[in-house]
Amino acid sequence: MAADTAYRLDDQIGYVLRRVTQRHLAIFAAAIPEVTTTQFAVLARLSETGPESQNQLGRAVAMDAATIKGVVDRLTRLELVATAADPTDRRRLIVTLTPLGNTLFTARAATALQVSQETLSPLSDDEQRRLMALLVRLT
Amino acid sequence: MAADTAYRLDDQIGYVLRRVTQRHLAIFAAAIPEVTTTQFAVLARLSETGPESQNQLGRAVAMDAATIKGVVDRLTRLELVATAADPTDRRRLIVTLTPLGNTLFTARAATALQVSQETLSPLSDDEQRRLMALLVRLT
DNA sequence: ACACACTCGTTTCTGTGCAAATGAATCCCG
DNA sequence: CGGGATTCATTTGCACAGAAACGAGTGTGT
Repeated sequence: MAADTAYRLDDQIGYVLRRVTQRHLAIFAAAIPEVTTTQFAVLARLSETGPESQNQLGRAVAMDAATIKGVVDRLTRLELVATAADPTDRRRLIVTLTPLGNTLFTARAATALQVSQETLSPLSDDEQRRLMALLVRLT
Repeated sequence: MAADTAYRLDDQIGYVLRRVTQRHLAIFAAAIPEVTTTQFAVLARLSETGPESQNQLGRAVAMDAATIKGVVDRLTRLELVATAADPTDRRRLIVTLTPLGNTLFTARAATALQVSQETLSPLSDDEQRRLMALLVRLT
């Protein structure tokens, strides 16, 4: 068959995405050992939007109900977030940033930006912008 | 503080990577329900290079020893690969594609290429090439 | 007022993914 | 040839990530 239709693993978008993600996770873990990327995303979102119900929060950070529950549980154990019942809707569990969580996020936000920068550092500023613009369209 | 240094989750490369990966995984799972992306990567590599020791194979698909073991275990259970002791090095476990595994990979390779295409479909051919070229440099 | 649909949170199951520790086997250097 | 350094596979522990099923609560239409 034609060589240009052969399946070459190294050329597949999924495989490349996985490897880039691995590198990014390693950079993040080295710079911010207190929490994972996923946990930090939750802290960031709570900081942006304020308290939210658990499921709402999950949708706001692209995690399904089962995943966000685990993340919130671990953040609760770390005392970075707290949960409380919603008085107006007894199904809802409101998730709030604790003072400790707020302090950690504030203290680490600049480092987190540097992590993003380091991940992108093999590219020029212009290339970084182009990459991000292309990637966002694949969302 | 300067607004251009604010931490916006949606602008972070790690978050965008995660969401693009989610979309890709969903497309793959719908098209090729028999195996996961990770498992398919192992089949592809074995098909490219022939039998390899478990750890060698892991390095060839960017999985650490613990991860490749789990993937090989599940592929073995599915009878898509088989393992055998290396006669020349008793530490080694040689992993081989079974006839069933080879048949599955051959039958699904074209579909897998379509999955990559569909993931990239929001972009023009030219943009797709540029994105891949940029991403590979972040590996 | 009542039934039905929907949402919310939870649990279980399967499958990655990495760190660290372990024991067995092999390699290499002096 | 002997012993320390490496490599190999395994195990354990933790952290996502989605699918499916569930009970409890809420909302809607008639």
